[in-house]
Amino acid sequence: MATIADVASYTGLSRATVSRVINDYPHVSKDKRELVHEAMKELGYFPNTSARNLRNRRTNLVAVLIPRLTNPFFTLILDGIEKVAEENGFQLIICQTKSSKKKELEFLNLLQTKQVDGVIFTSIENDWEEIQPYTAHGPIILCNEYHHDATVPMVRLNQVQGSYLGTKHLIERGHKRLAYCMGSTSGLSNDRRKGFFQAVHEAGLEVKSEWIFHDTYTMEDGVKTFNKILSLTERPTAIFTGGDEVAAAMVKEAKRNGLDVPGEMAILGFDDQPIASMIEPELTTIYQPGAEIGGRAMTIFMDCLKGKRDRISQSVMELPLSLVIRKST
Amino acid sequence: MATIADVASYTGLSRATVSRVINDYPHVSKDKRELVHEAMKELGYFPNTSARNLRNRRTNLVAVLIPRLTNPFFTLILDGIEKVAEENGFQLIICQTKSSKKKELEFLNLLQTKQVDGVIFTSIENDWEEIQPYTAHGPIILCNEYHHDATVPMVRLNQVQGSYLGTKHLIERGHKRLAYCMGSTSGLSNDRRKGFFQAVHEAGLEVKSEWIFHDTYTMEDGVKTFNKILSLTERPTAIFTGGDEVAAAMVKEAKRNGLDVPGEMAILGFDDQPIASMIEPELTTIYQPGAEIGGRAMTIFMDCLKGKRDRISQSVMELPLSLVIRKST
DNA sequence: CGATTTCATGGAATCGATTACAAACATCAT
DNA sequence: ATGATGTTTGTAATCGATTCCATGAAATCG
Repeated sequence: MATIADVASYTGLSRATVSRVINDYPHVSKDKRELVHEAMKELGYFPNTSARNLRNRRTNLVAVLIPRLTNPFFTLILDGIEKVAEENGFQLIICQTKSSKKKELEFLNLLQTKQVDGVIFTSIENDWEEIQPYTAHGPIILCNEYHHDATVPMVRLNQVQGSYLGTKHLIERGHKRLAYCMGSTSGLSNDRRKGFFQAVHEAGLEVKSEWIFHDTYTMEDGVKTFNKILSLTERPTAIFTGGDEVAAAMVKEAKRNGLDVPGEMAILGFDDQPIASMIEPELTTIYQPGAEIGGRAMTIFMDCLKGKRDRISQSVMELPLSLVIRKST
Repeated sequence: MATIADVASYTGLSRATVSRVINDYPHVSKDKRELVHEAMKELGYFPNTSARNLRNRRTNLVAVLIPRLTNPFFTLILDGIEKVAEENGFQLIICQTKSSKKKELEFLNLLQTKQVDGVIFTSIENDWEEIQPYTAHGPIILCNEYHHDATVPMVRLNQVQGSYLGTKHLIERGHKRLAYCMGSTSGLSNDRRKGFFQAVHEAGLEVKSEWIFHDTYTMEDGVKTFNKILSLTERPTAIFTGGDEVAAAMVKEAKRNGLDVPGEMAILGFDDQPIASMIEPELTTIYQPGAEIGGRAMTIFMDCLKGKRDRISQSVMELPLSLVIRKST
């Protein structure tokens, strides 16, 4: 491979001058500039990125932590991040955490070793105190996540408002007994729960503890949970789910059991994924602007890197969720 | 940030010795080794990746070219690649081409500048002759793609066999008039078409040119195409689609029009995405082992990098597709 | 015991760029 | 003519690691 030294000796100029041409700096005469360009083409020269990174102390790489690539909502976020990254000449390194605390910390190693300029979390597994020390090594942005004591910029969706909206909708449809399915016990889940109970209490309703279900993520979880609900003696008439996959699976299972949706059981989704409008009845769900939140996070990341923005003090940007009423409620 | 020189002077040793400890080389006495480890911890030292990359002429990074992140089939491939990459200490850089020839070539720049050790294509836009020169700079693997004259390893699915299987199934169900929807005019599409017509000709059937539809990718395309099919005077009774999204949208549109699926119209999907088993009736479709093909491609990539395998001569690994019979046919 | 091999360590070159500083020269106002 | 200013170019240091080679000490061997 040709190096900058080869180009220099080929043209009879110094490496410094060649470098100036490469980086399009001023103070290089027109003829030398052209000479260098020709030589680069002639020799098949391309600047070595590792060398540049070392010298410039920049890699133009961001690590994006994501639980699973096969989760459409997260790829939507990723898509939003990618768009802004591309506009800024940044590349993304995908880090699939599979929801493992250990893996999450391993990926932060990329930051310490300066393989990436910063990190965007689309979900956090560890406590903030575990993460905090890493903020010394570069910008860390939380996207779609919130930690009360995190000293970094966060872009989040107003989950409280979103679940409040959805729950209120169920109540307005006349439902008095609501089942609630949640995922993990993350900050995000807590917010949804808050919104749910806010609406419930406002309406003066009661939610029995056996109507609350934990760790429902996948379609299989949806089927299982739905059957648990069916077997309850005092059965809820509406279900608040943590995601469209779960909701879709429940709708299907309901039909398999001869239950009318929404007549005998109303089911509310979350995310507004493509599947929501493909199944029958179409899912009423809560739209989360995934691509937008990703884009915002990446924009903030760039501002931090450029020093336009403080990266080690807390800031929160909040986007609203909206209810999409279809046929399942 | 602490450097190796800091660790060296802190311990009173040379950089060479510290480096040996970092890389776990032999010929370092036990006490010095411990001394260095303590010093590293004490100083908060982490080896700089850019410096290592420069010196080692390796980045442990692969660029993965993918049309869209929001296409579930491709994220499945990505997931398979990621798994093997992780086992080998490699990271993935995502390159979303959005099916643009120009972007695709831009991403190949990562290879020339040695930002990545190699490239995996999950889809190719440019002609092979455009890509070929880049093979000089590192391993290039085609995953789920095939180019007749490509001089690199390819891992592909037997699309001819897959579409033959699906088409034969439709014929066995008694259908005589088959509509055929294809995507682009890539090698992959050609293969599917070949399998389709093979089955059709074997059965002595005829396919009118107005039963063939191009550029059907999305759900919207599905709806549009379905309506075109409905308006035909001599209407087909079965549809071979290029993907489950298209098929799902068609099933839905059929129901909206009061047509029974599969009674009045059989619809065959492709991919076996989660949505296939969520809609009603469930889609008969062709299962493509996405994760597996990704994993295989990455394994081959590693072999090329280790020199265990020739990277600039053609080799083809072909995996079979299988028919998943459900309710839409 | 002397010769040979192995171990432990350091010095210095190297990977391939960028950039501070200096020097040579041209331009221009006074 | 003098000094100030700006342009063009080169020299050499630097970024932070790895590794070849050399050296002395210790272990092994006949």
